[in-house]
Amino acid sequence: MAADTRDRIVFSAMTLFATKGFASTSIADILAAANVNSGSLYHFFPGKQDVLVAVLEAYRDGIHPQLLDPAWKGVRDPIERVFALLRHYRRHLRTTECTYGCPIGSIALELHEPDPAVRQLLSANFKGWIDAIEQCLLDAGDRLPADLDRRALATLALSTMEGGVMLSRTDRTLTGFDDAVRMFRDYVSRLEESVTPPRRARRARVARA
Amino acid sequence: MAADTRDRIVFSAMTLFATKGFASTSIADILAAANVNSGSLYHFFPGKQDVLVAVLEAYRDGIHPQLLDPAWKGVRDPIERVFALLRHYRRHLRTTECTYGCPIGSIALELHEPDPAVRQLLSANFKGWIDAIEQCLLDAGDRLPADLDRRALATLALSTMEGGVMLSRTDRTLTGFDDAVRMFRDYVSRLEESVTPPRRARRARVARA
DNA sequence: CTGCGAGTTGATTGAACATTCAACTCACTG
DNA sequence: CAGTGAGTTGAATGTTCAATCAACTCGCAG
Repeated sequence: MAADTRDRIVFSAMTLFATKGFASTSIADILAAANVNSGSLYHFFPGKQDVLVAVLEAYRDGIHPQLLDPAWKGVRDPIERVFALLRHYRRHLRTTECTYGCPIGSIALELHEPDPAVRQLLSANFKGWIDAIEQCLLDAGDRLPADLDRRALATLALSTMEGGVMLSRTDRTLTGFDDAVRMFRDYVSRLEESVTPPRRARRARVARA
Repeated sequence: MAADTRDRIVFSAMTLFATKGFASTSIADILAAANVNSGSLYHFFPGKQDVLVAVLEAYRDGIHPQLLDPAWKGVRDPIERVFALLRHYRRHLRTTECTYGCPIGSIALELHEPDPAVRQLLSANFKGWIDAIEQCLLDAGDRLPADLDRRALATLALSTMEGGVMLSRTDRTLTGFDDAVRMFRDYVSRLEESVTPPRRARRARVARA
């Protein structure tokens, strides 16, 4: 029962924080969702903040099984994996009517003076994401220019996603997300083409009006 | 005194919401900052939410005098204006130790179930930003490919900024923002070069490792 | 079978907070 | 100068919420 209770708390908090945000989620909400009494929660966690820490640790440690493996199912091409991941977020937006986007991003902007532990974990989560995409871009080898800063490109991928999610959640339309991703894809295509001189078009051009 | 009091409330709330977020700013905070009593605030605003509405209206109506005019001071070139605006946000990050980024973005991600008036105003604020950048890109005329979707590129500019701000605020470092913007700039350079066949390099290349 | 303690229960506490309100000020009008 | 009402005052109200705590359960070690 012990580990089970703790897990239920973390899982419920994960869902609630993603849905309602951290501040707007009350301990009572978590208790109800996890079917737990307040004393049990405070047996495992000194306070609400520490629940958040556990949630962020779970995201950080679960990036492969929870995020990347599903997003990359059946996709082997390293560059396609970048866009498969973006498609994964698009699916989330679509199935939640543009309500639920990136839980880490929401929390990152919601907390204005986060305590160090929380900030570091947010940082670690972003780092994990960027690391994974950077690895894809490194795996793409000479399909991309040799002198390309692949970590910076991975950072732009994250920005594209987070910015697109922000826009789409606000407009309740996918167009903001789609526009941003389409242009990012055009950029990557151009990078690819710049290394393979354009014999014919290597891939259907996507980003034009 | 009447309009003055209202303005002081809106101005104080604007600062506080940007600094501490909406939920974490109490009415008492606003009252203290504006030097006003609660009754006065509730004389002008039915509730806290309506203060937020007034703040978002102020941002929307102030985009030119408050944001674009300062950012574009001395910059006439339409494409350079895009990057001048991004530099403006960078300056904000730098002067606040990567604490204060884009107030609209913070609020947009903080509120998970915003009431319609608030959501529409957030949308209008993003739209104003994208409109302004789209106009720059239209003003760039044939320096960019004729078939380029300039609104989509403006959307990517916004995403780059918002995503970069999110990263930099989290890491308390400018590198995330800088990396994202540097790659975006490389993309725009390549778009320019694709229309002017590369006689020599038109502008010093920037984005390589 | 005893005793320990990890885990659980849920009522209680106290603080923070948005909002209300009745009384007050005072510039302006008729 | 009496009357009106927009604007102001700040104490009071009621609610929400994180956190506490003393009492309880129960598996297990000795």
